[in-house]
Amino acid sequence: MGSLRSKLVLENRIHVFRAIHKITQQQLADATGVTRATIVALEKGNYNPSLDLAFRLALYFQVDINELFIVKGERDEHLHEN
Amino acid sequence: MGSLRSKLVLENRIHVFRAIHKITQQQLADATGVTRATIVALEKGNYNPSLDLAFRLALYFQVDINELFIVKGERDEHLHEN
DNA sequence: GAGAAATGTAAAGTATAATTTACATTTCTA
DNA sequence: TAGAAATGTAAATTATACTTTACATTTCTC
Repeated sequence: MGSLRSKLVLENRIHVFRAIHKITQQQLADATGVTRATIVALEKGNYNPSLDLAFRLALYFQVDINELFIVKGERDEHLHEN
Repeated sequence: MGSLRSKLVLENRIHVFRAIHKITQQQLADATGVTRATIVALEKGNYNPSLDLAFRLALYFQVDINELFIVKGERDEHLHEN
């Protein structure tokens, strides 16, 4: 444990900021150049966007990327700790 | 222009921090759970890692993700500005 | 409460990040 | 300067982010 070799648990506050900005999923999708399905998947969590998209979302909301995406910890694999 | 709909131009300082830490590509790859080919590609630039990997690299070097990856601007597409 | 707008879900397809392998070139060290 | 370690490149494969489409459900607004 404590290694950075496996995926992190990432949380995001896209839903929160979208509520603050009072825009729809579709509007956010259009503004950041993705489809609504991508926004839905992101808000549902547990998925790992490209760095590029993460920055575009942060730029859109005019927040630091660390405010939008938060590292919650490592996903402990428990098993097969090679 | 000025839209966030297309990919950003991202620069990274992985090579710099790897030099500071005096580790090899292979060691960085092992520490962050990717292959050396991925590190090579990243250092060569022009490629867009997952947010997860970007955070793992930043955590490894103990720097903010914004110190490791810098948004240089938008990739102006010029053509077909739909 | 009816219609519309917004959101949730899901499956199949496309684009590309990341892997694997192999070998060639450069840089370190004895 | 010979051998080893580190780096560069490239091609084929695998994993997964992201798209596209379609439809179902929920939440607004008249």
